[in-house]
Amino acid sequence: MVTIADVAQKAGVSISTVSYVMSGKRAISQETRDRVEKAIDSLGFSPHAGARSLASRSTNVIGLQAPLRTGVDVHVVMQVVTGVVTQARKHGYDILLIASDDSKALLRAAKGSMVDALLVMDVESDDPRIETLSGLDHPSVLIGLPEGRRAVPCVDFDFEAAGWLAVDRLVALGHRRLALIGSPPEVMARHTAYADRLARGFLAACEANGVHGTVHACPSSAESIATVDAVMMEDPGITGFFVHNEGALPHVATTIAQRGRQRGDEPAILALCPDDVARSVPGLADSIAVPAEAIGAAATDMICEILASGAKPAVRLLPPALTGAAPAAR
Amino acid sequence: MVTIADVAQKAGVSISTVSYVMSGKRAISQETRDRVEKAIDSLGFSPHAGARSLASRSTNVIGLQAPLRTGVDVHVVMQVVTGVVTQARKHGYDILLIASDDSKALLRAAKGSMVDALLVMDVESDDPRIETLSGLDHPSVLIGLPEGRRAVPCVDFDFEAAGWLAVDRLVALGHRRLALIGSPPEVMARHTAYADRLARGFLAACEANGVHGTVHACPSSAESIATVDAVMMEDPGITGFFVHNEGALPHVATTIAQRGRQRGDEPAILALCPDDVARSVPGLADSIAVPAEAIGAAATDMICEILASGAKPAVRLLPPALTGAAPAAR
DNA sequence: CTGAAAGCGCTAACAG
DNA sequence: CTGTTAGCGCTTTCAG
Repeated sequence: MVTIADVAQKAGVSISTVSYVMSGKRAISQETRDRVEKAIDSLGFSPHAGARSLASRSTNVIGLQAPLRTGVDVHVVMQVVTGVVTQARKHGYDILLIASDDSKALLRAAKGSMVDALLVMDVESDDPRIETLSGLDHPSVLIGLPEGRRAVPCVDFDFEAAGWLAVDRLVALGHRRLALIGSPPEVMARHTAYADRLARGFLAACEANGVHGTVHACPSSAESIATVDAVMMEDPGITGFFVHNEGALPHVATTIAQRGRQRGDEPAILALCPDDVARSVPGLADSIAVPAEAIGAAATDMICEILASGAKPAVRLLPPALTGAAPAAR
Repeated sequence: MVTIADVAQKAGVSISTVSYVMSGKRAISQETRDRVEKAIDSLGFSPHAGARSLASRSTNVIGLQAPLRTGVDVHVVMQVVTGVVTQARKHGYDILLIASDDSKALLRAAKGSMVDALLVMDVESDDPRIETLSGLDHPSVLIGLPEGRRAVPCVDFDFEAAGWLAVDRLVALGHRRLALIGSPPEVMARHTAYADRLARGFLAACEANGVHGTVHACPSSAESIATVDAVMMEDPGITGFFVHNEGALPHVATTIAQRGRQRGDEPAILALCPDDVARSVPGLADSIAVPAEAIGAAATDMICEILASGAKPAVRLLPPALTGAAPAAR
């Protein structure tokens, strides 16, 4: 292994000079800088991360607790993670993946000085990890927006506003009875924050618009078909559908279109999902995009800012927007 | 921050004793062990990862290079990653996520002593990273099976055998003209190792069985419908379909069934995908499971074994098996 | 503008 | 069975 001492020797300078060349924390004459840099890459030197973190008391690693179980919207999770990792590298940070979804795993990473900060996904409305996080001296950011006291900064998509936007859109298209086909029952039951907020926005907007609206949990498998059938049977007047369930989307879209054809009306389907997912479903007129990668990037920016400048905790919600989905083939 | 010295003082022992209590690397009397352990958790001590890695020259971290872009089979990637992370924790390792898919990112992690070993996913048949890896003094395992010299140990699903199994099954069901509806064109073009091997096994098995077989790239979006239509138009005699494309699966299954109904025969669809994905598609009779999580776990076991005992590089392929998919709802 | 040297917190000889 | 101590490779005062 090549160490900073090797570099110093080769460049004919002291160890500290090499260190300062790398960190830029003090002025170095162009001449020595050149010599040191040449030595560094002729030797292929890269500083030992552990030694660095021991001496500097910072790791340049961010811990990311991501829900890797299937059942959640896989594409969304992937894209958020991608956003996080990509943006983190831009800020000079690496990502330690934390898979178990409990407080203990967070504590382990923080107290073992494995990370400088924590990013936590898949937050529930009343999440026990929030207390853990606020007791830590590592900064953290939630990807999600829980209820209650804002002890920890949050970044998320504005699901509540998305509910409003969807209703406004469906109403503008002339629909007066709407249904939100939402997350799987497990997700609803856990009161995952986004599901709660979406439903709240949707229902409030229905009321404000004076239209009828109902919210339905929906399995993300093929069983979703039965759910939609049941909804359409029970209230045949429903013609406006707002679907927030990635796994069910293709089945649901097909079913709704088919049933609509059978009874001779033209139901509208508005989906809430990443753009590329929407594009892959045939027959979707338009959708509201979940900017998953942007969410990950924004959360990362926030935590890096806190790390860099001790910025104040805050809440940041990315606004929803309608997207005309490209016409699916055929 | 609480250090090992604090623990030693509180327990009335030397710091090396504390260290040895934690590592178990030398005999400790029950009495002192108890005292030390009590001190450790009354103080809430956890050793500083960086200090540890500096002194011990090992990080207890494994770098995982995963393809986070969408387009690959998202569920499969997720499950492999889950398998890796979960199994790694069992062996006492954490996972550093490496998102950029080049050699440079691998070098950075290895040469910066951020990881003890590397796990690399999404391997191409002739992958430049292999040379990088074999030049490193960190051990590594590929999740995937490239062609050629086996310079680096590999773990993968036996896609070639899966090709054979699928053909045998479809032939046993009485089909004589088969089509493999495979990965998206980009994946095929890149010669992603698994796509190549699956096609090879499929075609060889067709020949051995004396049946007709063709291989088709297929977009994973709704455009897949057009692909299937084209295949069925061109050769109306094809009744056996083997589908290896998670994104396209629901559309393809629907289309094939529908076209079959139109022309009055009963095409068979055999899917190659994770079990839960198969179960979520209505009308799939049976499938071959891609044991994604097991692959991740197996790769992790292998790298940990190499790390622990300097075991020899090897190739390990998980065998395919038919699964009767649970009857989808409705 | 540059060097010398004191740690950072831990592991692993070495010495009893 | 336990303690002492010399580093591990780097950052950062302190001193020129």
